[in-house]
Amino acid sequence: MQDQAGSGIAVGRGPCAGIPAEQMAFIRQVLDRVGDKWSLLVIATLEAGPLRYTDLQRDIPGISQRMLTLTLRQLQQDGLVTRTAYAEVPPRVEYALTPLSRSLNEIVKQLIGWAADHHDEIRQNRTRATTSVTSQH
Amino acid sequence: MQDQAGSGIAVGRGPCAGIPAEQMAFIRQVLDRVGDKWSLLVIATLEAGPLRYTDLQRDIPGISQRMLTLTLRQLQQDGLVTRTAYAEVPPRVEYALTPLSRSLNEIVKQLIGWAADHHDEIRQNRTRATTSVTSQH
DNA sequence: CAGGATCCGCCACGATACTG
DNA sequence: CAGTATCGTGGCGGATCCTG
Repeated sequence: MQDQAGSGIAVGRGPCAGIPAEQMAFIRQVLDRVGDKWSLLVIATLEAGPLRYTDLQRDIPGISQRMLTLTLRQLQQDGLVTRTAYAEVPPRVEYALTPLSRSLNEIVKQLIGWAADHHDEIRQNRTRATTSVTSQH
Repeated sequence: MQDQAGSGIAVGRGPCAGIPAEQMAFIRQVLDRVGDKWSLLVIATLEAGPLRYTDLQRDIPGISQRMLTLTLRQLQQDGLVTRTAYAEVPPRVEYALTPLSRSLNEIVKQLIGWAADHHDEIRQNRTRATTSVTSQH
């Protein structure tokens, strides 16, 4: 792995160097979940305990039925939430976290923490000039 | 804050309970950055050292000029990369990480690590039934 | 109560052509 | 070399109506 100083063409300097591009696709999927609008919010809402469909919709302001359903199915599919249906009238369905989603949530909370910590710093950066020019004549 | 047992309407159980919704918007921005297609990849690529525009385009397979430019401007705007232009012919511009982006990258690498760790687990979940039904008559 | 089905606007992203 | 400008597209997400 010591191709540092010009043995030839350093074909891939990037992080894609050793990654088999099969795993890359998976990384992307995870990142997409993290980036999408509701997944993390649903997980965070379920952190305190299991909830029913309607409760989730009430506790997550602004989510539509469509998005709640879609998000839950995704999470369920990945094993990030469990869906338990009770055969009653009226019907009752409860969603709950899994150990997997709890471990994910821990990481994400660090990310949230980072965001909170550097909130002001970033806002300041946005009002500042960011390009430095090295004049040379 | 002990509204647990029905003093009235538990207006917000969710994580949006105490968060002033101003900060919520900011959290979302950070999450969007993390979720978008190229930001993290650019940062990861710059981790080993400063790079020029063309180098980035070569080291990040599949990125278009448009997206590279846009991503760099976003990151630059937030203070996650620095842009240094050298007044030479031919022109030379170098992008580099900042302490801020390095700290972000540390968190993100944990996320990548999580993805790698639970890769198989999730793939298995996707082939399994996820809904449990509690029959009751 | 817990969703399914459908229509539609928006915007992230890609491809291409052009410029200082 | 390091971008900008413009056009076209897919799919994410919102709103609304309907069902078991």
